[in-house]
Amino acid sequence: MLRLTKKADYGLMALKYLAEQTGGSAHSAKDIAEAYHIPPQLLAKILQTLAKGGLLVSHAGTNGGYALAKPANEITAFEVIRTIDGPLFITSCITIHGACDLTSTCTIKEPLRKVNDSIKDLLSGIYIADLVEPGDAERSKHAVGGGLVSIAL
Amino acid sequence: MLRLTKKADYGLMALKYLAEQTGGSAHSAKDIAEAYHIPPQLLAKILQTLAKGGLLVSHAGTNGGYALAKPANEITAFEVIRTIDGPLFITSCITIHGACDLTSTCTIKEPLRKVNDSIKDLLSGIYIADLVEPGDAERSKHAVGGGLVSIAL
DNA sequence: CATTCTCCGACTCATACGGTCTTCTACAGT
DNA sequence: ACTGTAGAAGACCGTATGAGTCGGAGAATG
Ligand code: SF4
Ligand code: SF4
Repeated sequence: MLRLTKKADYGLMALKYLAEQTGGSAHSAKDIAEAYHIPPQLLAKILQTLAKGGLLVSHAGTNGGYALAKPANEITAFEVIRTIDGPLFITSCITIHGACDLTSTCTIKEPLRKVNDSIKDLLSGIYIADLVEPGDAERSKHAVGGGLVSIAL
Repeated sequence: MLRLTKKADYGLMALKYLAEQTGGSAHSAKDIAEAYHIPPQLLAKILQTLAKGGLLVSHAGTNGGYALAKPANEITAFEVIRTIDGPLFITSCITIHGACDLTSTCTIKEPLRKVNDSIKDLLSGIYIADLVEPGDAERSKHAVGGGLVSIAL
């Protein structure tokens, strides 16, 4: 349940890698793939998707590669996941309204929507910058509601 | 992303239905299926799983059916989902340690585990009883941390 | 005892994720 | 301008697993 795809997983790793390399210059997909031992071609595809989504900037040719399009502390995990896996959410009815033919009779639609929003807020409070340093507090100032996500049905 | 299976979805609906019927007597899978227009056989299977997981008690034979094994305010959404969809979580590495062969090189494992726990706590704070009445506060006393889930990497 | 009702486990089908391959385009340095 | 490198883009396949279906076992009633 609630499994997030491996593509998104790899995507986050790549983002983190790029965030660590403050050198500024671009890093090739191959480099990142080798650093973490993930299938190079697959990661290339993921990076393409991220570039198309505006989270990365690509630079072709010799010494080319990818670089972050925005500072690491302005990219949320939610953006990354949504860009890679698409905007689909925990229930079929939330994004595509006609997906579930029970929308009329269903009674748990609204509560689940709340849960959905809570998770979304949770992910939106996590930034790439939070991943690079395993340090604790301080950065959480970004987090929604001061790092607390309320769940009230 | 983060899609929760339709089975779990249906399962929650069925649980809610049973919670509403305070009559105490058992209700057949067919009845519930007809009430919500979901495939009867599929729902039967879901209820079987829930019964096996100890959330429901089944009663075969004429006038048989299913009933809640515990009071509605003691069954969490998390239990339901875990029972139906299995204990799998957002990343492959959390439950089955050998699932991802990058566990050694992966650097985002720990942060994601935190996220995972947060979602788990979030779901654990939701009870079946919370679904039947669309009312607001008061029941949230059950919720973990007073309805607030903290996310701190 | 027989019939009817319901649960139960095993089974099939479809989707889509994970991963790979091939081709084309763009840039850097010579 | 030429060449080698690296990215972009699309098609392609195998498999995992989700969604849905089927026939049989078992229990209660009469
Ligand atoms: S059953 Fe209800 S909550 Fe689930 S997808 Fe359909 S309308 Fe949404
Ligand atoms: S080890 Fe890292 S890459 Fe592998 S499943 Fe866990 S978080 Fe994802």
